[in-house]
Amino acid sequence: MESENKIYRELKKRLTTDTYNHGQKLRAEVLREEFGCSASTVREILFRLASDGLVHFQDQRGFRVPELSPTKLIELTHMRILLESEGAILSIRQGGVGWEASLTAAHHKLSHLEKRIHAREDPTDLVDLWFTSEKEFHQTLISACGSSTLKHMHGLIYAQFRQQLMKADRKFDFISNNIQQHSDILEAALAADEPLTRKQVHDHLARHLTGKTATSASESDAE
Amino acid sequence: MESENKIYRELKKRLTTDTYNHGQKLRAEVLREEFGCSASTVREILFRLASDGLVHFQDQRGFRVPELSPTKLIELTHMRILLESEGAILSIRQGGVGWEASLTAAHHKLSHLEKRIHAREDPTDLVDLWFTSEKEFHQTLISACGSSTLKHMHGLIYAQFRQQLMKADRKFDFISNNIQQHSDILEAALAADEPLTRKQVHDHLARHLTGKTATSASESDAE
DNA sequence: ATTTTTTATATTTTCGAGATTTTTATACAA
DNA sequence: TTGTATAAAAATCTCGAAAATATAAAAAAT
Repeated sequence: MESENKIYRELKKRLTTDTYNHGQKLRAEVLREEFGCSASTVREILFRLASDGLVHFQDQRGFRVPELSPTKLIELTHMRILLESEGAILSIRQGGVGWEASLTAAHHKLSHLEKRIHAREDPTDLVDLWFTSEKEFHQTLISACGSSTLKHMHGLIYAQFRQQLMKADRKFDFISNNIQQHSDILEAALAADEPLTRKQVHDHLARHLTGKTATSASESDAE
Repeated sequence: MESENKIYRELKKRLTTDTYNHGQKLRAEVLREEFGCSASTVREILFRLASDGLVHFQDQRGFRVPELSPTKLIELTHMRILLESEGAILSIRQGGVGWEASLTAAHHKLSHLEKRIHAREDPTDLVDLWFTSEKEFHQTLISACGSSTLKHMHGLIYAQFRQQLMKADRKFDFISNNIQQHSDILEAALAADEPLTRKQVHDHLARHLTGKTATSASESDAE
């Protein structure tokens, strides 16, 4: 079971970065071989990921990576705005200095990285690191909200959001705005300005509410 | 697999009504026998329910009904307020007459039932029906929000909320307030008064935010 | 040439048994 | 009595193979 958790995490990572393609089939037999375990074990893990919304399951037809869906992305963005606003505001009220410090730290790391990426010609090798840092910043933002339920829900939504963007977001043509927006969120949060924090979180995510996100044409359809 | 879904739904129903006790062990062997399938099949289903938050899983120690937790109930209530307020407001904006009609209908059913229960000495045989109607009313409230993601999240939260209250809420000493509160929600929603709807949803659920809910002393601990 | 039926192949689903781990019971020592 | 060590019992976990179902390919019919 310890190994089962390892496989779960590895698969989750793959499903939220660009290892697989949207709509790609996930054959138990292939994964079984790759991870060196039985098909039933893989099946168990895939069911768990299906409940997380990261895998699509269909009766007698196995498991697939969910299709790219502009509608779904909008819904997920909406949920992120709702949950992160609420979580941030609760954190402002209850977080204290410790929270402010960790948020500042998370922002510093992210900001530093974003500047490095911005300066580069080809930022490919920094992209994975950026995904980690960006996730950490947003998690820290709501970390002091006092509700593990809210944090768990946000974790589910965030992972699905990332999955939708796993191909598109690797272009980084949006990065200049992002640097400013992350700063704006930090500033509003440290100032304990609740309405402004809400607004900055919204504005940061707003570009995903239009349905016009670059979709990076899905090459291979099936398999 | 059709049968697997049947078992899943049956177990979910049991876990959100008072069939089992909080903290009770769910032995695969027992359920296997009862449902006439293999232990692995039961295991799969229990994992799914664990992802839904309705079953607690621990490595090498099997599955249990989650413990009664006042903290958890408060967090779930908080999430319900957040999601139902948002869902109701979006439904007000986008629902139209069709939604208003179905909400009125759902309320009528619920209201009728609540009055019957209120008039009775022993409402035991109406309790399950009440749970169904109450759930339907709250689902209808957010049904026109336009986001299946929000509705799905609400479904997860609502089920866990019910599970926490599955023993306590069968007493029905709260019913008089409930009748009025459901009416208040309906009225605010039909008037398209967004801030008032938010308030009425909050007030309806507020009694679960105190941590003082009657817990109906857990009789048998282990099993 | 297109559709339908049949056949063959590949994938998914279920199952029960053996290996591993936890839990319970018993014996012994402090 | 309390605590630790050992042994027996019960439960969980993993696995590979058989059964059920879907998909693909080939043959027959329209």
